[in-house]
Amino acid sequence: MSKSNNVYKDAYNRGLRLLDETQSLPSEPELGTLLGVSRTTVRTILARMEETGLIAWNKRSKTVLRAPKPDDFFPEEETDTLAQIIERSFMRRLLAGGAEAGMQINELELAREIGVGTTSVREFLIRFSRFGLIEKRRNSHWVLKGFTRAFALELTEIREMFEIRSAAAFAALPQDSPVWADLDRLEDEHRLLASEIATRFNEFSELDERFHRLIHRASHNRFIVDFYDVIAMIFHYHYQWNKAQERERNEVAVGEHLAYIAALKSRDLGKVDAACRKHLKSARNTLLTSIPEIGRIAS
Amino acid sequence: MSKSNNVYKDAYNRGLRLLDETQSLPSEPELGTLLGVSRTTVRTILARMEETGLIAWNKRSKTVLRAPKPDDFFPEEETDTLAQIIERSFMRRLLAGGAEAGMQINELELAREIGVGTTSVREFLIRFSRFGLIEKRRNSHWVLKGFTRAFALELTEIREMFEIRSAAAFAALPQDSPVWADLDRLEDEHRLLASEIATRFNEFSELDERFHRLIHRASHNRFIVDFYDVIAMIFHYHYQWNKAQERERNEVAVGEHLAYIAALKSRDLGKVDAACRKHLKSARNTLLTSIPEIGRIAS
DNA sequence: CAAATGTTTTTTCCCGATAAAAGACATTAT
DNA sequence: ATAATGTCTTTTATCGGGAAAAAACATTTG
Repeated sequence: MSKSNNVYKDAYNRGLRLLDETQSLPSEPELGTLLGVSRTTVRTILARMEETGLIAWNKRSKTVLRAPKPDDFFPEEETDTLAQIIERSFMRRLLAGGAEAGMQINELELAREIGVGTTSVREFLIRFSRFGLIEKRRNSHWVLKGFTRAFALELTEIREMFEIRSAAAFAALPQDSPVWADLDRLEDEHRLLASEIATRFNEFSELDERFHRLIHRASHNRFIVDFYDVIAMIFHYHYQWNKAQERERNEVAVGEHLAYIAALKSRDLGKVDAACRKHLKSARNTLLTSIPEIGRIAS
Repeated sequence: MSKSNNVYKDAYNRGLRLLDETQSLPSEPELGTLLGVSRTTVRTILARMEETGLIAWNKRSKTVLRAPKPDDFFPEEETDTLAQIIERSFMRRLLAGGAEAGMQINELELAREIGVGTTSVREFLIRFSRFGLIEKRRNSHWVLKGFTRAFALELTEIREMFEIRSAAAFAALPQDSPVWADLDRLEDEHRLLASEIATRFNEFSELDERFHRLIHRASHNRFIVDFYDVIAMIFHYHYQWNKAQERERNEVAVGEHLAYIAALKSRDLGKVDAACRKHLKSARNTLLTSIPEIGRIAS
């Protein structure tokens, strides 16, 4: 079997959406950049589009013959990367209870259960190890360190150090830096979301990530920027399993973001620091309350 | 070929050193913990020791017959992990000039050149990526980011944040914490090294790492502790290729460490902060001067 | 009967092979 | 002559297999 053609399938699906917009497709290299794949894959896509009667393809002319129907698309689950499949599977097991700290992780068993080769599982675990949730015993198994309160505290400690520093760097950026325009755009999106929070509260998570990444990027430090991957990953799954008071939480967070944005725009370092800390504190609390731990002291 | 028996060979060599000390070896499980390998490997080792007439082995009795000779040992290069071999090879290419930023890294070529399978190279690159020196293009090659001045500055920025915080946490540790004894021991080793610096200056690097790791551990934050791996790795190779004024540099550093240790023992946060910053500043300068970059402004 | 040894099973580590995807080179069209 | 298409080559992603090492189970020994 060796390799699934999910890159092709995913690009094909995205390619189908282009058909709605034009009567004829652009050149192969252009399509390649548009879809983020090589020409080889573009040609495979075009070949199938021709086969299913979506386009007439002759050299440079790629005329759209009909609009795509729902069943022209490949099923979503066939467009996932193996890495995504393994990650989801792994996180489900991790969060579906019974995943106590100290538990050992078995590559072979995981691979069999997910139905993939051991190599992919190994690679996943190596990549995943940087999240600080698992640890390798040399020549032996991995050990689960557990999604504990300690983990959340260690994670947020770093996050706070990094973000406070990034926010300060952000505020110190010159007026002509393009980030200010990005910030304006994000502010608009926040206002829009705030006004429709009742129905769109679940879109906050994605906006949240974009906002914080913008700030972290101002640090111009790859380690800080990269660390946001850890945060994003944890919060991503956190949002998935802890839906309690999601609307209220997000509403509060949007408000905090707007205050934070205003502080940044004021370029007053004191205000920035205060707004940033306030938001990070409530983000930390949200995360902490989602981790039930025996004998935990209320904060 | 599939898997080399370097674990066995390395443990065997270490096992040989035990023969000098006693007339009879302990039980198999005990040897296992001692050498950090499983009983299976212990038994393979014992079998060979018996074969080469080093011991007489009968069930529980493992009598030493003779002292090991130099050629009883396996050659050093056969005791390395594949990961170590790849790392060394990779770093050599990286530092042996001609490794400019933006250059692309070819898994297959690397594997062929080192004489290993692609899987091992892939796994190495994934693990190595956390050092911030390479980056993956999805479904494509890795890109070298280069050991640049910017890299060194980003690295040291984080190091300074983390270590200053760790040092403060260290100083705040209760008197009965075992770390104070560890610190005393390290202090003695520093004094000893200082007195024999003329001949033993090259032993500093190892002492340096132990000292800083002890401090970082006081943070009780896995991300801080783990980050020291990045620093250690960079400094390790840095020491290998930049021998200019090594003795002087190390002599200065030992002095700074002693002042730093004294500050920690005083438990005066102001002093700790000052000593820590002073040392980190000179460590940064040492690193920076080793990175020749065109158009660089003298600091 | 607890701890060691003896034996068997399972897992990790690593390679080679293969399809998907990318990339390079050759040819053609505007 | 530039940019596209057509074709061929190389590289990446992934699997299955096999030896090394670990771990589990069974038996013996003090």
